Amino acid sequence: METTVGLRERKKAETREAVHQATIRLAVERGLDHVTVDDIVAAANISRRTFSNYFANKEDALLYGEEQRIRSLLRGVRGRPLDESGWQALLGAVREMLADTGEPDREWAVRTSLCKRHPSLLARQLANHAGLERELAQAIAERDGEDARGMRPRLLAAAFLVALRIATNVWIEEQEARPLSQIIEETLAQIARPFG
Amino acid sequence: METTVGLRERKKAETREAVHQATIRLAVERGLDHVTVDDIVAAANISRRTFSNYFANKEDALLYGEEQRIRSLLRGVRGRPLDESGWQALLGAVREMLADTGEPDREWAVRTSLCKRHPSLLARQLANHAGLERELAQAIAERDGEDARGMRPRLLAAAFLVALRIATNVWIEEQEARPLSQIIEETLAQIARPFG
DNA sequence: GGCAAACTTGCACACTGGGCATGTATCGTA
DNA sequence: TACGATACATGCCCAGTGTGCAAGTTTGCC
Repeated sequence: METTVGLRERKKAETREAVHQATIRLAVERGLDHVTVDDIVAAANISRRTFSNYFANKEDALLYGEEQRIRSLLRGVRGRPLDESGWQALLGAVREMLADTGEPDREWAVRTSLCKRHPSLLARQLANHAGLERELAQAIAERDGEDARGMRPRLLAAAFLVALRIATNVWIEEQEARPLSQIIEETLAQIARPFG
Repeated sequence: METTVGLRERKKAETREAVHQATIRLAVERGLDHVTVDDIVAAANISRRTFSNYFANKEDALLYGEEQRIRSLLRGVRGRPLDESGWQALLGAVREMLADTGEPDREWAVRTSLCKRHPSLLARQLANHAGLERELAQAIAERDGEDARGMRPRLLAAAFLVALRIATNVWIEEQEARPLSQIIEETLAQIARPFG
């Protein structure tokens, strides 16, 4: 998938990943607010100053994986056949993603659980979602030939993300008893149906 | 509405409001990240330490009004006649609120605009919404006689808030040309209708 | 008036984010 | 392969932040 990329780029990616992993590990062990940036850099063998070159703060370091997942989903939507409507493309992209990566890793569940306990994490995660929502609305508007500033594309994008978010929460609360893909299908079906 | 309350309580409320207003004023003047807590406490005539007794940080101070509005909406929903369904109660509460306070003040528009520019504000605002969402889901579940941990009450609450949030954004982007209440009715109608 | 509880304030301290200067690894090119 | 340019890591520094603690001060209540 990736063309051969320079050593410099690879090292950066490795460092970023190492910092991310170290942050998760420490946060799981002690809870994020008993982890300082100094702890993280010690675990990842970099200087505190370097940490700042990669992430603005520890929340970002922890949620880096989430950010990757978000970018991936967005790429998926953009890459769907152009004859699909906006909503179809959203459904297609999420199904494709679940099929590709199989059931999501426990790490994801762990990250999401951490978010529920820690307000500052939840906040940042939702902000990431908001960014995604805007991009999705844009993509949908292009597909359906509408104005991206209109309300319909935005409502579609937002409703879609709501369904994903709630499905994830349910999945985690059920201790991952059912496959996530099944729960997602349910929430997506529910939200696409009229209520009142 | 309020029973006579002690001097102490009144003073606290005044101080909190003063800090809140000072924060908004300064943030509008220079942008929130060119405002320090020291600036705020100077403007509000309190010590830096006291600031922390009221708010955890300047974002919270700025969004205090939003928090009030949220609590008010939640009270509204809880206070709706018990024969209304969850969704009806949501609609009723928001209409009641708009009718009571009339068209929302410019201050609200200003706050919301600030959020769009400043990521840390957006994050905190969305976290507040998440809190409200949980409570709304709870209230809906009670009305409709369902499990609060099931997906339907949550989807209703989330979809409702999505409609409000997007309506607000549209309203602001249109420079408040149309009444907010009208835009809200539109987004609520849209999201309650099937799509795909 | 006077005591207790609640609140404010100043101080101290660990932690954070980021600008700047300097050393070091990598890259592109001749 | 050598070398200049560039990107990156690091250390130092400093303003800003959040919070526990130990006073002082105001308010509530008898």
